[in-house]
Amino acid sequence: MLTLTDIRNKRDEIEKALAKRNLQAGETLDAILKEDENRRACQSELDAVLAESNSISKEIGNLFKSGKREEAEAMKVKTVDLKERSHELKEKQGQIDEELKQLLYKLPNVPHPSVPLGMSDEDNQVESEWGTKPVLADNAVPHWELTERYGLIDFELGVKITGAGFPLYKGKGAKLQRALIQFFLDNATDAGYTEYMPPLLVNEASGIGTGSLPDKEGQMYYMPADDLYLIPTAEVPLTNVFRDVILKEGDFPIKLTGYTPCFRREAGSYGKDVRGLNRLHQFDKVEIVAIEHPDNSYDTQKTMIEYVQGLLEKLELPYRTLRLCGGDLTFASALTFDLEVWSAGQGRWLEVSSISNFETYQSNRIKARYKGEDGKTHLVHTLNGSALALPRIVAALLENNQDEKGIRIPEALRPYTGFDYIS
RNA sequence: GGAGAGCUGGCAGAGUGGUCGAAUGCACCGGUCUUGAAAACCGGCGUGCCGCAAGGUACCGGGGGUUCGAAUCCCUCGCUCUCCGCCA
Repeated sequence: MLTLTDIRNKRDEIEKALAKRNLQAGETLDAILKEDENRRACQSELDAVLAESNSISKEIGNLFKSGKREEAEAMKVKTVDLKERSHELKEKQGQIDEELKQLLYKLPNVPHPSVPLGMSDEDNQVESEWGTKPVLADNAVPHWELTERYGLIDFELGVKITGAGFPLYKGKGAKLQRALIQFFLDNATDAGYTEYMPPLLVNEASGIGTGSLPDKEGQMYYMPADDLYLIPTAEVPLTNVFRDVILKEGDFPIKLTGYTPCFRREAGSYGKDVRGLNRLHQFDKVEIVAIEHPDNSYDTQKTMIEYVQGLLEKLELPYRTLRLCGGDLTFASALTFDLEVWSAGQGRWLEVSSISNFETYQSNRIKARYKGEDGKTHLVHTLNGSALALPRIVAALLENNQDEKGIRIPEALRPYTGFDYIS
């Protein structure tokens, strides 16, 4: 969430920047400022009341000690009103804090100045394109036919065991998953990311920390018996490592990676895009996360993008890099780049990675800070990106590399798969 | 799952109703001394909020209660440890 200090100091700037998201935030901002004023007034009064009552209590103690019992008893009366008033004020302050929090939760992050104007994904800016789209034979097919033809994935069995969106990988299909995970993790650790293997279920505090909760869209699987949530991405446990942590200036950059399955209910997303591997309830992903000093976070984002681009190049997948426009930017992000691979069998681009700088939006929620050279604490910047999500990579790999003999495995992956063709 | 013990500042650990935001030790930072370092000595050393500041206020696992006053007593939730049970 945005910091109160920023809203206080840069209200108009923020309103203007949020307009890029096609959001009229003026009313909310004013409500926040007003509520903030109430909060401070309330706090000042409460502090004064408590100060008086504390000093009376101290006096009573002294009187008792020096044996002046009656005087002490008489003094107790004076605290009655103060006590009542302090209870009132505490309750009022609790309400104000809650309302303030709700208002702050409503506001998305302020877009970076470089974010282009736009309403939807159609307005995203293509930054660069790499590779050549393969020219496939006339009888080329989309991946869902290939996975069936070569016995790689059984969607029907997944339905039988669990339900739609839970594919069952078999044989070389399963091995390919394992190979990709290993390939991504090895590359990430070589690039200086420390591997973490986090829990797949998280508590409420972690969900709130990354903004996954409150889950307005009902995207997370919830286990009521234990009050836990299945993670929608490794970002949730990995970022929460730094919840309520105060780092030192010299700790940066902190770079983590982790493989996890990801669970998403995808409530409300039905239609043509859900075919095959395009959208699943459970999928595998290797995530990279960076915790950075505010001065360096945009440089770090750049290196993260280049890193993921390198992965796609090793996999010989044609891709393009998009700078997301204001209308397509996710709630918590200040600047996001999407990487899309060309899916030759479907004849369209598939989003495989989203690399975002959240600046202090997440760290303000999780209270991830560092002690600066000025001796004060400041919020860190958090970043993350997929590196990479498997299903669409698999879709493109299968489709783009199909020929009359079967499916060719890219060079870089062969040490991991142990086979160079699927036939 | 059952029984017991516990949860205090970066760590260790004292504190069982007032003078406690909290002793002491270690770690850390600054200084004196030294050619340099170590040792020794001196000083500093949690976080949030309000305030221009002085200062005030809150926090001893979370929440609630008793009391003029709670780290300390009570309730509740969470977690950790030990023993037992079950188990990959």
